[in-house]
Formats: sequence, structure tokens, C-alpha cells
Amino acid sequence: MKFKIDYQSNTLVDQVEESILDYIKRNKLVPGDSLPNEMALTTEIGVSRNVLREALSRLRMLGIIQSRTNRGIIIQEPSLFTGFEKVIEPHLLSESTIIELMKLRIVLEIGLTDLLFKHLNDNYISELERIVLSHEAVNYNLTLEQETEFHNKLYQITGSEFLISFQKIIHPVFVYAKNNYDNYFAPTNERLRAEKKLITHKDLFNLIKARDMEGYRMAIKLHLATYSDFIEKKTEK
Amino acid sequence: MKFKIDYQSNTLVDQVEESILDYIKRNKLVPGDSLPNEMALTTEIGVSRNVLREALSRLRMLGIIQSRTNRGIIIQEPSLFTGFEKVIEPHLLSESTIIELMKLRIVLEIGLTDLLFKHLNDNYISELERIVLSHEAVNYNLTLEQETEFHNKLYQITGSEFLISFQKIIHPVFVYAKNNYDNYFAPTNERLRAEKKLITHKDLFNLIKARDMEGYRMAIKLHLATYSDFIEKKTEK
DNA sequence: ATAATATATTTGTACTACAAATAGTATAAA
DNA sequence: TTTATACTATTTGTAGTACAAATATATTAT
Repeated sequence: MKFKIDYQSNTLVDQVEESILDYIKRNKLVPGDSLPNEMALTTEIGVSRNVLREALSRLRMLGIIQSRTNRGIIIQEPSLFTGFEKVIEPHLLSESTIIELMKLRIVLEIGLTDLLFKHLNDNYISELERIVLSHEAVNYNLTLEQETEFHNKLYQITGSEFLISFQKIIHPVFVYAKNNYDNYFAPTNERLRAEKKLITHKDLFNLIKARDMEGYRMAIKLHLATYSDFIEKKTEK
Repeated sequence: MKFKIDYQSNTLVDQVEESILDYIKRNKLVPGDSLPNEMALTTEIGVSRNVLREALSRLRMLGIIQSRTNRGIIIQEPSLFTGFEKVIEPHLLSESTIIELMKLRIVLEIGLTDLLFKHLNDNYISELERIVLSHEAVNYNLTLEQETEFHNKLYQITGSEFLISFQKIIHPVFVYAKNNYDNYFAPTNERLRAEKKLITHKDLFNLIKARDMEGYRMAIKLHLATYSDFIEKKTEK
């Protein structure tokens, strides 16, 4: 099956990129299969090698293809998050995007409860305990690193590779948020503390240790109230 | 601040791409700011225009920059999922990747429960009812489209733009899974039916209508048992 | 002051050229 | 015959030149 061009697309490079992706899909190519070499592709598609290579360069970046001298172009399994990762630069993101990422994190972190308790074992519990105790020893207000260390461990326990990657990738956004929106976060924390509803990592840990899944689910929701409140305040306008 | 090159990277294009991304980050550029034009960049970085343009082409694809004749290169807010979307082609993905995506979907769909009930209103309920009734009228086994229609609506109700996009993007993987792994799914469904634990969309709907959040949470978990069982079977080996 | 025109700049595309890597082939040596 | 070595051809990676198309800016005309 040949290469088709959709002339709607913006530039030639866009068209060629789309055409090659389409070719891979229609021919159901799988990792290990190869694409025609650059010369063949230029004549086949009818563009300059320059344009072709820009399109190939994009696919190479995404990990869909791999090129090697005198071997040609080989399809490979892309890693799903490369593109996503490159794009997560907090300064480039609007507030609404950051809010959407917060929503996503809340959903994930509540949703991973089942997986967390499923994979939980005594080893993990003692690792969590170590983290909680070491932080408790220091201070009332946790540093960002401490905050992160605890939550990372939760993701790790789920054993889901994607959850772990995802968390790692969006982490800088939360660092940024902490630095930029703390004037929003602080009052919420004050209020929760006053109402005795502030859920600390220690509280979460105790529920985990007691294997109280439903209790944990309630608690993690409250623990993330800082973000929910922020979302609320920002979106009610 | 100038452009730095990490000579570790694979090709020159990789180095230039990294260098430009790094430049954007270090200088805290925001959407609307502009990059030096191509000529300036080539001399600054010390590569041919060809190589430079391959790197720029990648960033353009990700939506990080936008180029216009006689205006130069302008930073813009990328859409977070463009890269991810291009890479979701089921034939290119290994089974373990598909399993990871299933895990992610289960976590998301359980996790969105709170958001779902928060945004729930009578309108949504009647929309869901319409869907459920129309499907019930037809047959016992739902088509893929019907399956999708119901779940899409759940995502829509959450009002989270990212959840909706994410669901749309990974959907083809589940179509693919349905077609390829139905020999795994069918027995699970049979078993659940025999044990009277099969949760239909109607069951889910009734819980939603009754605003029984905790009941729903249990139920959606069971409803997704087809996937959990598949994951279990595949990973125990 | 406004409209029309001209000019300069910048990106988009094409083409040529050659270096570097490497798969495949031919040759030499055991 | 087998193995090691050298050679050849192919293919990607990089550089450079050229020009068309778009458009911002400057200039001129009304």
C-alpha cells in the first residue's frame, strides 16, 4: 500500500509525517518491520529529502522509528511518554492546564488506592514507616522533597510502571505550583488544621498499616484538599 | 543566556533539540516570547540549517513553537497530549504496554468516582438513562460502540478536559484488546454471570441515579473485572 | 492622514555534495 | 572448507546553496 497525502495539513512536512504514520497503520507494521529507505521515500512521496527527513526526525523523536546507516529505517515500539515529558515545562503551561493536571493527579491518587492495598506487604509498610518517622523527626511543615518522597513511595507500591512514570513527569508542575500558589494553599491548610481535618502522612500511614482501605480512601481525598480547594477557588470565577 | 550542547546525545539533531529546550527552560521563556531566527540559531549553535530545522520541526510538532514567515519563531503553549496521541497505535505496542494502559484505565475510572458524583446533575442522569435504555432494548451483549458510549459519558460528566482526552486517545487500544483478547475476556464474563456478580451499565446507572457513591465505587471495580482478570492472568506467568 | 507600493526579511522547499557507518561481497590465509 | 581480512556498495548524517512564498516594515503617492 502506497503513501497518501492529505493536502489539508499545514506544511509539507506535516503532510509527510501524517502520510508515513498512516502508512504504518494501514499496513499494520510492527516493531522490527522496516520502511523504504530515504531515497525511495522521497521519490515515492514526491518531496525533497529535506522535508522527508524533518518528518522522519519527528517520528524518530517519538521512538516510532529508528534509523541506522546502511540498514534503513526500522519500526520500533515507542515509549508512550517521551512526547508528554518534553512538553511538561511549567512556564509554558497556562493556569488552566495546571489545574487540569491537578485534577488528573487527584483522580489518580484516589484511584490507585485499590492497587496500593493489593500490592501492599510488610516490606512496603516498613519502608513507609521509615519515611514517615524520618520526616516527623524534623519539623511540622514538610519540605517539598519530603512531600514527594512519601507520595512517590505510594506510586511505587502500586507496581504500575506507567503510574510511576506519570507521577515523575508531572512532578515539576507541582513543584512550580507549590512555589507560585502557596498563598492559595496556606489558608486551606490553616483551615483544615483548625478544623482538625488536616491529614498528615502519618495519618495516611496508620490507615495503610491497619489495612483500612476505605479509611485510607477518605483520608487521601482530604489530604489532597489543598489542590481541590485551589481548583475550586480558581474555577468558580 | 546562550545555547549549550550536550555531546552525549546521539545525533546532532538530538543535541540541538535538547539545547533549544534547555534554552527555553533556563531563560524561562513563556508563550508569546520569541526565539532567535533560523539564521541566528545556526550561527549561534554552529550547525547547518538542515540540522537546526529538524530539531525545530520536532518542537513544532509538539506545539512548543510556531514559525511564521518573516516573523520568526514564537513560543506557544503546547497541547499536552499531541505526542502521546501519535504514539498510540495498538500494533506498535507490546502486550505489556497494553496491560499498563489497562491498569491506568482502571485506576482512572475508579478514581474519577468522586469527580463524577460531584458534577452529577439531573440532566446527566437522564442522558445516562437514555443511553442505558437504548442499549438494553437491543441485546444482551453490548457492541463496542455501546460500551464506549456509556463510558465516554462518565468521563464527560467529570468535566475534566484531560480525562476526556485521555480516554479518547487510549480508546483504540481497548478496541484492539477486545478484538484480540476476547478469548480471555469471555470466560471472565461467563464466570461473573454465573456468580451473579456481573455488573451491567444498568446496574451502574441505578447506583448513580440513587447517588450511591460508595456502592458505585464497588460496582465500577467489578465492572472492570474483565480487565483486572486479564492483567492477573497475564502477569502471574 | 491614509492608501498603495516597494523593499527587506524570514521561513518553506529543493537540490547537490560528501563524510561516516555498515552490510554484503570478494579475496587471502589457515 | 573455513576463517579472517580487505574491499565495495549502500544508506544515513551533516553541510551548503538557491530560490519561492509570505509578510513586516519602509517608502511613496493620493
